[in-house]
Amino acid sequence: MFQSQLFSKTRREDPKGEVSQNAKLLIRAGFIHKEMAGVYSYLPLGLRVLNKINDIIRKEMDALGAVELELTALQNPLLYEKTDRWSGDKVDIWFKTELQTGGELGLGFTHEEAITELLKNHVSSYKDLPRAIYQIQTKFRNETRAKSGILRGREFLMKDLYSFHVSEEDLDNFYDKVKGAYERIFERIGLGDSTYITFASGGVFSKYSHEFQTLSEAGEDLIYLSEGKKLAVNKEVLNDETLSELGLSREELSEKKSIEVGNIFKLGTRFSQPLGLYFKDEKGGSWPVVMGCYGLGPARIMGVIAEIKSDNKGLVWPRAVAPFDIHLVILGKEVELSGDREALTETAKTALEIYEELTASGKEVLCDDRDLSAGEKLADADLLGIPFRLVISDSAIKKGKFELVDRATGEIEYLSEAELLNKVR
RNA sequence: CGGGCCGUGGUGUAACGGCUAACAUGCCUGUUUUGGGUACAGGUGACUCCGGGUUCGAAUCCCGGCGGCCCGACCA
Repeated sequence: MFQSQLFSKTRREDPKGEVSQNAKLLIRAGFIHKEMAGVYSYLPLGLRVLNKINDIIRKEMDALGAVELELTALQNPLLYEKTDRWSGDKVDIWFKTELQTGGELGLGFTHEEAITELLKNHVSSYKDLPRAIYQIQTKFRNETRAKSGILRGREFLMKDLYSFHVSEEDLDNFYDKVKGAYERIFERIGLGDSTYITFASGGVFSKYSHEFQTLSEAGEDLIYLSEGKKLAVNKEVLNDETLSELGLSREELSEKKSIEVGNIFKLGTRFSQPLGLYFKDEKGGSWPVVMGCYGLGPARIMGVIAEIKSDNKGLVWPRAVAPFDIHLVILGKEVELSGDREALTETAKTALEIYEELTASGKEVLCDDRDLSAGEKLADADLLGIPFRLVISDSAIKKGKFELVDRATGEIEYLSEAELLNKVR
């Protein structure tokens, strides 16, 4: 893609009032636009990052044998009355709206009810189980205080996976598989080093749930981390009983601020029972389906990356989620790329050729073809944070070399065309 | 929801109760420059968040809204 196609412009100054790093950088670089507090639009660059994250999540979900669907955002109050989650006393984050013809609707903050109700049409026998179903969809939560850029919004993207089983054993088994899938997801995304499985409060059905917490000063949670065991305990369940059950001692734990990027939860029959999702066993007995739910926040993950993988010049995207692989920056006058190719300057011609070759080899390249000064283009490249910057300039061409700069390390390599193509392939 | 700070051209800021609301940046024209936001000249752009009030006079003071950020509470 050519940068002249992008409508988003970078900003020189931090947006007014914003303190959080993710809001400052993502807005300055033109990845997101704040519509209202806690409500953000994703511009082309930001959307590409989000889609990269979603693709990684999808691959791991599919590997679990899960299938994707998309449920509705509008929710039927009757279902939530059955599970006692419609009343404002029980759930205070509802966005509720109404029909012109009378009657209320809710904007989904989660989808246990909807998917459980749906499955009643498709599950009636032990032969129909187990099932794993997920979606990546917008959730609405009427937070009393949206904060920290895209880390805590009122409208945000969420991946929610639900699993359905004949027994607790089968749920436990699947639950552990999801745990592994989540670890691989954070590894692939580039947050593996700083993300920890954390014991958190469980609910009626199980003693603990598991959170995936990424260490960050921008986080809202306090966890107690054992680096050696790669394990943490959320402050909410930190007590002697928990520690002895997990075989941890207070001495080995250090207190850290972190942000919850994922949460997996055993639901048991909390939803299947009140909503009536039952299956028949081999002997004709009727039992409520045993369920689990597994959440992941792609938008929040993007925000966390912006928080912890950035420097004073701008964003620094991990390769797997970067909006592009290579930022091809053309320096020098006459960078016009359109028109008769034979009439182009040598720099422009070279740039176009290498762009085409890289693109043909499967690389995603953002080509800065804008007619701006060198300093401006380089500063923008730093701000956007694409992993590799390939500089094409008159002086470099005279030397017969391409300059490749690693955004994260600042390391510079001078390569011939053959070396360059070989390297990125 | 309690508390604090704040609301001025597209963006970031300034302005004692008193001149035509200033500066930077952006944008437009021209010349210039082309490896770190180049320089110069000219130009464009604001009912100072909304509604009331005080005053001869309000961006400025007072009241009420609305909105933003932060701290706390909350977070299926």
